[in-house]
Amino acid sequence: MSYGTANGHGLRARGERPARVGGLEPIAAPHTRTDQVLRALTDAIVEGRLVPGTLHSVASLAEQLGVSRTPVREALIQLSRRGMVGFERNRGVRILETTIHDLEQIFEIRLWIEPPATHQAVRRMGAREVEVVRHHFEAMLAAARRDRLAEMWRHDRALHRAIIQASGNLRAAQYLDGLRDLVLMRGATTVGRARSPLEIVEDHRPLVEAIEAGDAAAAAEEMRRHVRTTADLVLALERGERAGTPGGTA
Amino acid sequence: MSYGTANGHGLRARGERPARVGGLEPIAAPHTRTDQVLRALTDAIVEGRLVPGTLHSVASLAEQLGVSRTPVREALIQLSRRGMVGFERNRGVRILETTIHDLEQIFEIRLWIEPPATHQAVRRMGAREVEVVRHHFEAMLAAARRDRLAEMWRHDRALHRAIIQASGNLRAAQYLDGLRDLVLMRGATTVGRARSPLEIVEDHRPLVEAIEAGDAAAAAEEMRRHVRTTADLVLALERGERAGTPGGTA
DNA sequence: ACGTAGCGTGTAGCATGCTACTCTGCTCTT
DNA sequence: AAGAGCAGAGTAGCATGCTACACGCTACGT
Repeated sequence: MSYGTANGHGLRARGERPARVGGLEPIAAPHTRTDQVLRALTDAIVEGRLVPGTLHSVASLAEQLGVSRTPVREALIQLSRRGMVGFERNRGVRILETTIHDLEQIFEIRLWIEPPATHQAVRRMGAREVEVVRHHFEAMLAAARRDRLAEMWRHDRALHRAIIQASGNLRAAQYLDGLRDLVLMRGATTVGRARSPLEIVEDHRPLVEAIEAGDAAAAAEEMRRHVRTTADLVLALERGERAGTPGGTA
Repeated sequence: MSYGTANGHGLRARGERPARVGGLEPIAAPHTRTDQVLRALTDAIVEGRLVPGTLHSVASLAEQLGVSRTPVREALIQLSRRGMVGFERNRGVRILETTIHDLEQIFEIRLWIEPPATHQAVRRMGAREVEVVRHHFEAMLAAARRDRLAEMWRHDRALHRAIIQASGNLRAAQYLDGLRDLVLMRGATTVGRARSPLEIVEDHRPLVEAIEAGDAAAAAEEMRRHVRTTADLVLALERGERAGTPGGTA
């Protein structure tokens, strides 16, 4: 049992070259096991399959994922950096709960970054980028109509990411992506129940239209309004729902 | 400096983990090997002892630090996330050079966040926080006069951090800290030579005075001006100096 | 002389061994 | 009966073993 013991669980073997012959593809994504585990764990946490507050061991997570402890630990370290999990020495890894205080800070940062980033993005966007934004908006709409919440959130994230990415600041886009994960981690399900999905989608419409019109100032303002609306909604909901929680710290 | 584990941010477990009995601190810093290595490597890179563009092996770094490969690799993964190093499969770990493009993005983000954060900070500041800002300003001045560059930069960072922290958004403060590392990694020495240290310090004066006056709007504007000035200075310098260097990001 | 195939060296990535520590629950003492 | 001591299980953290791959160098073929 040297190497292939736990390999049959869908994770790709180590150095697979896609070997494109005629084309000019440099190399496919060098997806390491750590990357795959990071993705799997992030999804599991965001989707609530790993419940906040619960304690797990690296070994058990590794077994469930069908890999050894090392890549799991390496992925968990990154999640720990992002504040999604916390190591407890000799005890395990705890899935952390995003506190109200965290949500406030996160939305504050989004309010600071996203409007000016949107302003710049609109000025730089070509027809192709605008088309991508519209596509995700329509996809959100379709998903909401069919009550496919997860799909809706996926396109929501993609839409926001497309806008920020168009600003040319990839670093900001990546950071905001992480922040959105933290919000979804706590807010996705509750928000989906409090407001109709269609209302959520429609809140994006003025933003998308301003972008299509090429009106940078208006788009920035609509982004500001949209983020603020979302923040108010999520925060009001969370504050109301967790009334009896020991929240003396926050 | 950049922080170590997940202990710094406001995320907290759901159950009453802190378990405070008397008035005693829960426990001192866990101080893992990985944290120490992270700190050592960060310092080495920022101070230029690990030269950008050079290739190293995890094993050699581990040997120099006197620890095994594991904590070194785990620390490097975090640095990789921050864009300071890059893994090259079966080749080694490359110390990445902060490209001009990176600097542009970083300063752009600082321009987006720091002015509004300053605005909010001024409104929340008490006499004590204002005093801290003034203290770091005076310390910067004294250090500049004695040509103690490293000390000056330390207080520069502390000053900025104190302001942002006063906004109440610790998460933003932490993120900006990381961004400043990346700038220092490339710009510290060059800037110190191009402009007189005193000029650098004096550029903070209107900001500090606006803060002391409690004028949030003016402080925000001065912060914006200051960051922009710094950005222009660093970028102009770097663009001029490194004309034919092979940039090596990603 | 020039291109190329093949080997050797060194590496990241992954798996696994090992240790000190924490927590739980039981037993023994008072 | 109640509390203290103790042992057993389980864990993160760290160290180390192992494998497939990338790259440089050499030697061979043309």
